[in-house]
Amino acid sequence: MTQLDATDIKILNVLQEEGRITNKALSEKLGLSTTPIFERMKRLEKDGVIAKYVALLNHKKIDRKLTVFVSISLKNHTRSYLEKFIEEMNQFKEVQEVYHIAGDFDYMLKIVTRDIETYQKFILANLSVNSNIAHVKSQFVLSRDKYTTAYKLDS
Amino acid sequence: MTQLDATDIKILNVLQEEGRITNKALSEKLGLSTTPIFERMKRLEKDGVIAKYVALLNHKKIDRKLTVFVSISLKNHTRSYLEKFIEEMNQFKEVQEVYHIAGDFDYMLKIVTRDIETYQKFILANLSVNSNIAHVKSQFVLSRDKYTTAYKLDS
DNA sequence: CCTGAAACTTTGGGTCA
DNA sequence: TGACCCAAAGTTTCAGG
Repeated sequence: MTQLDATDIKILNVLQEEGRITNKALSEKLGLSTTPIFERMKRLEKDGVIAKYVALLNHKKIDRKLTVFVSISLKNHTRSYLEKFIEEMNQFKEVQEVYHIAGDFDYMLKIVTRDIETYQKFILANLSVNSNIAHVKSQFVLSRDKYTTAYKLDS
Repeated sequence: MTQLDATDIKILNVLQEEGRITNKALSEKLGLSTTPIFERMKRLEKDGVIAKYVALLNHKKIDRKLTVFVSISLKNHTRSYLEKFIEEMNQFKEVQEVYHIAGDFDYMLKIVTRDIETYQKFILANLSVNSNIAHVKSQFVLSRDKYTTAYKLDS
């Protein structure tokens, strides 16, 4: 693992909140010239510490009003079946996140759709036909009260 | 709600995957000149369709190896108690997401920490002392098999 | 959509400890 | 040697026409 120094950490904390900040503005914020910031950013990208830059959209303004957490238990847990399940989930754009979890269920999915009808159609067309799924439990989101993608790092 | 046309949707789909793409590169990708792309991006930002731009980090490279989904039920559900709970959760940097959910539990939290010891300390210091929490159920993440922040939009 | 001045990015060379 | 600063060359931005 790359060792991160205090300046790296400051850069990462800023970029996690302002992903399109200019090198110049970031440099001024940290009291350095553009060169070291530029080189550090490139290094952090190259080393994979920064995985990617993205725009986060307001889901309400693009007609994606429903989020559901779906817990799933599988019948067959052999490796190839797990891999097959994951591969399948990766193809569905409605499934934004997939976690293998310890406990009663095997997987937890985060599914986002336009509304409840679209959600039901999606489940019927894509999960209900999967013969390896034993159990499905849907937890509907009433409101999202906190959301951040940032890991606040301290030096 | 702002009405989005096919070009807006293409712009949003690209920016959700390449948040730092230059206006010029984006314009070339969509076969338009920089001016209309520039104006549309500014409009989408101003209207709040684009909420923000962020850098996503590789959690394994910054020593955040444990993710836990925590389901919580509260004792008192009056509005002011719910608001107090949310306000409290918003102060914890380890709590990245908070969802009010329908069903057995009231809230689901996504908590990210360095490791299991740090997690336990966090729970003991911050949740166990909350006298309004009735029940806590932790679901530990073994692996994250899909993760995207993008809503793939179709025209 | 085109244009160009202003702003930003990127690189090479040089300084300091 | 490593981390930084400066300045010039190369790109991009963004307002006017």
